[in-house]
Amino acid sequence: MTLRLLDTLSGQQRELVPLETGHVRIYSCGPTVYGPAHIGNFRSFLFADLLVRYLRYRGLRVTWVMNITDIDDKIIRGAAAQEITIGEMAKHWTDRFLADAAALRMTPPDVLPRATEHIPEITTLIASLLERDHAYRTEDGSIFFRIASWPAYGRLARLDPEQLRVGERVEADEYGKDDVRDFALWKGPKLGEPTFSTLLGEGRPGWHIECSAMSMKHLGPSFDIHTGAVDLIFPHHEDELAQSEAATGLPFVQTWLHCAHLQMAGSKMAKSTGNIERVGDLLGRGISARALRYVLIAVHYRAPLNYVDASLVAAGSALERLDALLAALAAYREDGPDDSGLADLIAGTRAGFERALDDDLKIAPALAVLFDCVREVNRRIDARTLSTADAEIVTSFLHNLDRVLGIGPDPVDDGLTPDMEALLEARAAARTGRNWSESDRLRDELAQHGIVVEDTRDGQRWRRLEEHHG
RNA sequence: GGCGACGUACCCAAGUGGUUAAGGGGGAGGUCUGCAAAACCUCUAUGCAUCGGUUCGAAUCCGAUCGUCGCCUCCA
Repeated sequence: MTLRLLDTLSGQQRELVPLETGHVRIYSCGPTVYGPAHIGNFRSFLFADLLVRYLRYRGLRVTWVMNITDIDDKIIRGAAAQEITIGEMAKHWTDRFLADAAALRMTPPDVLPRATEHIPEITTLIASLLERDHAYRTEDGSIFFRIASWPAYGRLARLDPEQLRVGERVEADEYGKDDVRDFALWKGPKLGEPTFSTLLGEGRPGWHIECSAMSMKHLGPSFDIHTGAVDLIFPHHEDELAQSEAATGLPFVQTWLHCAHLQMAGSKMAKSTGNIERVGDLLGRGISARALRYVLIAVHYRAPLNYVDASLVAAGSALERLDALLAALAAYREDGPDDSGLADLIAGTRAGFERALDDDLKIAPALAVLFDCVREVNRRIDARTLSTADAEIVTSFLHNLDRVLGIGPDPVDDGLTPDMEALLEARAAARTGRNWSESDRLRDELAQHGIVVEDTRDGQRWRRLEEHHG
């Protein structure tokens, strides 16, 4: 196991050595459930998914925690506007998020903690910050982190705290903060806002503190990997890092991973600008979820991903290439001897695939190796050098790689209706009788039902045609 | 203004000092096929934003210029 990852904090690639032998603990910043996540959000979740899948493929135990932020300003405002509770609003969009995630084959995280279910952990953490004088109360019952008490502040984002531009987006002091750069750990009660009665008094948690409290609750005070998109580096992760280490005195995270943004029409996809494409909308337009997943994971996580509609079509075609190979292997029958070169081909492909992903999850060379293997196997199918047993070996090898990628065809795809089975049988019979016009007619009819029929040396072969276009 | 990422073919995208610049998509031609489809074969960047420099050798290192994007307390 020699996975190397580029850590945001050190700026260096570092080898993953789990704090607990054989067990990798990962925390990913998840969605704030005030509306539907867009495909840019899912890029950051799916890059974490790829990491988790790869570690498990490599035989490591992984505990993956992804938070659900179910209380914040936007949820409160949105719920008020719709005259529902924040709980109802959060439930609705959490369900939607989980449905989209499942469609995109995101591995279900082991824990999906909610902020509102961790108020005791949050307040205990804040209390210890108060105790250590890293935090202070203001008159309205709010509690702020004192940046001046933490010299390392700004290291993650490589920002000089002195240089933060006051006035542009740093609000002038409305709560009586000691320093305008100090951030809220706890927000005092306000009319019309939900509050919790706690050992700190009335109020609700700030944004950053929930991730510190929930990650440490479920993974311990020090864990291996923390993921998110680059826009979370500052202030969210900077604040998390400061308050966590200030509270425990222990190193918080071994490796910070941040993915670049997905761009559309030349700029960052963001809910605030409306420059967005949602998973549900795309699937509703008939886009294949597999193709969308492929598009979202096929570019290295630290490179900007430029989303264009054409990339879905290209991804769909690439997937059909894989599907066609698997269908050919499933139908392949040859009594000859085993292919003497197959073991080397598989070993070389596996080695290349792992070498690429070990290097900071370089997905592009991994896919290149996979498609090289696809071409080579197709050659051997054409040349009939594989045995029937070889075909099964290749199939299970490809399925094994797909544990990492998650782009293979749906396993239970044999739901042929009796009508379709009858059409296939009729066509096979027509071909046996060399009745070409009838067999061509049946091929067209099957195509209209989304079933592609191909004639091969191994007989008539069929597979489903997925919709990849909008 | 500060910090950072990036610019490779028609599109997406690897490669970061040394054989013919991966892979996917698209396009052209061919083989196979009753016809198709799929598959396979051949072709599709003497050149990597531009200009200089270092070097025996540069897409890769250095400098400058042009352009794109992001962060600098809403953010995946």
